Amino acid sequence: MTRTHLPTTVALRVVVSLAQHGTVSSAAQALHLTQSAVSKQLKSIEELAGMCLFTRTSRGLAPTEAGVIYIEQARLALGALETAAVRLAGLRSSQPTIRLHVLPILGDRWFMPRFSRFAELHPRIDIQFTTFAPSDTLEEADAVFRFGDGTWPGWDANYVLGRDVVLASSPHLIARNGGLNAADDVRNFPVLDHLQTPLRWSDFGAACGFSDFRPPRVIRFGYYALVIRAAISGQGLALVPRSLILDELASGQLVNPLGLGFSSKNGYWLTTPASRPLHADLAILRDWILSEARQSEGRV
Amino acid sequence: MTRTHLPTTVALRVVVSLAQHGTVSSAAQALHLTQSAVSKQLKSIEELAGMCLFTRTSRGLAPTEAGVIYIEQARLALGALETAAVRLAGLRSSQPTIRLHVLPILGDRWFMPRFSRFAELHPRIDIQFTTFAPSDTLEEADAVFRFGDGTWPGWDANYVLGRDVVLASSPHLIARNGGLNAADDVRNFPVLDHLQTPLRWSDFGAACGFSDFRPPRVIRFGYYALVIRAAISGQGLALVPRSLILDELASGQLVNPLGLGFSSKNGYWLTTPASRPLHADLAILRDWILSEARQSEGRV
DNA sequence: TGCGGCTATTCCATTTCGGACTACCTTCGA
DNA sequence: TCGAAGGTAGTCCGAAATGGAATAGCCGCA
Repeated sequence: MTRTHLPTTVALRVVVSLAQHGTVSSAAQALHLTQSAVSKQLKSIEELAGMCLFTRTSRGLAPTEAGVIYIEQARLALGALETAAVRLAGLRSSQPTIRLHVLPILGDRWFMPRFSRFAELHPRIDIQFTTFAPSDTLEEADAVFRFGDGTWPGWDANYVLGRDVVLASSPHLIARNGGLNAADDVRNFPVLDHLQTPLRWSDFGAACGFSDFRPPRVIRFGYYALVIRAAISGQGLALVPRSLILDELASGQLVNPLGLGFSSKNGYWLTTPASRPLHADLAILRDWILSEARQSEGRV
Repeated sequence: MTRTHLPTTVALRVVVSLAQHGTVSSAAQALHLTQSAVSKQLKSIEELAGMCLFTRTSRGLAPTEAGVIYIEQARLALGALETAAVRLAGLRSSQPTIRLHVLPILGDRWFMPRFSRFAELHPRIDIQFTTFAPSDTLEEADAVFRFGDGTWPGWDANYVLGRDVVLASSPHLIARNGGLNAADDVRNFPVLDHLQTPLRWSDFGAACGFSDFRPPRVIRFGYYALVIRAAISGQGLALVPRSLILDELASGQLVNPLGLGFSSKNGYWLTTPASRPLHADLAILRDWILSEARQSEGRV
């Protein structure tokens, strides 16, 4: 008889974060835990599941068939919990809470690190975050980060950042591959692609005037964090919104020697339901976000 | 800024169990916890939610508006975790696991208490239970308990128990209400009804030959466990499958002085997908369940 | 008014959990 | 070929959470 032991909620977050980040260490960082803690959580949930959820590769972890199933359900479970929290926040009429839906990569790499400053500036404003909430509950949110070209019927959209897409590579990869001295050299490099935003490389090729751009190898990933990680470890060239890799560019982990890149039609936007009037606190938050974004992208 | 603290999974089970059972004590019993533990879990999750999820009445707990929302999402979350477990069990081809979906009231009051005996008899047979799994995943189960008349297209159904429906009352209620000396006296009592099986009382009226049966008061509940609990506390007469209240009838907490009742069209069935051949272990389980059920209903 | 049934709280033993540290493996470049 | 880098797993330990027993207290009711 199977003991009806349930996983912990942090184990669920661990599993999801592992899938997104591909290594125990970076998942841990995203969760504000140590590598040790995450490793143990992973072990315990795999024991509970009775099978491996991730295969250990030399570069990190990749979900197994079972892992894919588990991750999917873990997201659903976390989404339900977020939905509950959001709806309760909606009931609390006395102290209005801003319900903000964030996207994984944008939240991890740009928004959350900066948000603590906002929280200090405006300790009175209460914000409820969601990231796993199912898409049919998004209209309950007061503001939603989205990726696209800015047209979402029924929503007012403010451009945040992300249209400034740059080529990024590990310096070692460039050295190993005979250098990157002209745009045309890009053709000799393997490239990293993101399954959900697949047009990046053809857009880039067009911007560079390549008539026919066929990289020697394309490696695809399901999460942008994996693309960035793979770029850092020298697996190929990546195209990434500059604002998401400011730290890596500054530290030299990633470089863009020729300053290649292009201006994308798509970027990250902050959207608010057009039907609802904008609450004063929400306007403050929005303006702060837009101002931070201008700073990150160097638009004065 | 709202701390993104997630509730524990046991807190989720507590909330759901509280809704089903209506008191901390009986929820605790169903969860194999103490009243103290459940009370504390409730407190902690209410603090996390920032509002009361249950109103404390003199007889127990009733969900608030916020509670209803939370309970719904908690079920979804638990359902997702069950789905994950079930699907993983399906992958483990080496050691086949029987995936069995149980109904709350039947599981709590009849199946689970007896199941430990089966587990002793057949320690080799591994069973994975689900109770919250969403209905569109039921076809993944190997066997599903259902309530109805035995016709489910695509499923083979074996009658288990529950068609023997009896009148049940607290002895105090009968004493307080001038006795129950003839079937017709039933008309003087308030009755307890179950929202999901609403025809019980009209069926009963018909079986007793009442031309027009209008109880002075009808109290409705969303869970059968609440009906039984209300009956025990003397809030009204209940119609309950006899096998679900064997203990209470034996102890005198519930009585049926005139032996009233009727044979219902609907009962609990064990169903198996008609498309899949019956695994040997599953046949063992089914036969054991049917034999236990015959014993409970006194059908030799 | 006292009893039964219920919840909340306190105290305490136990367990769990997370962080620091260590061990160890693999890849990669000089 | 070796050392550095980056990764995971395991051990040890202090802190925190948790659950059970016992207790206090509340409410409805005979």
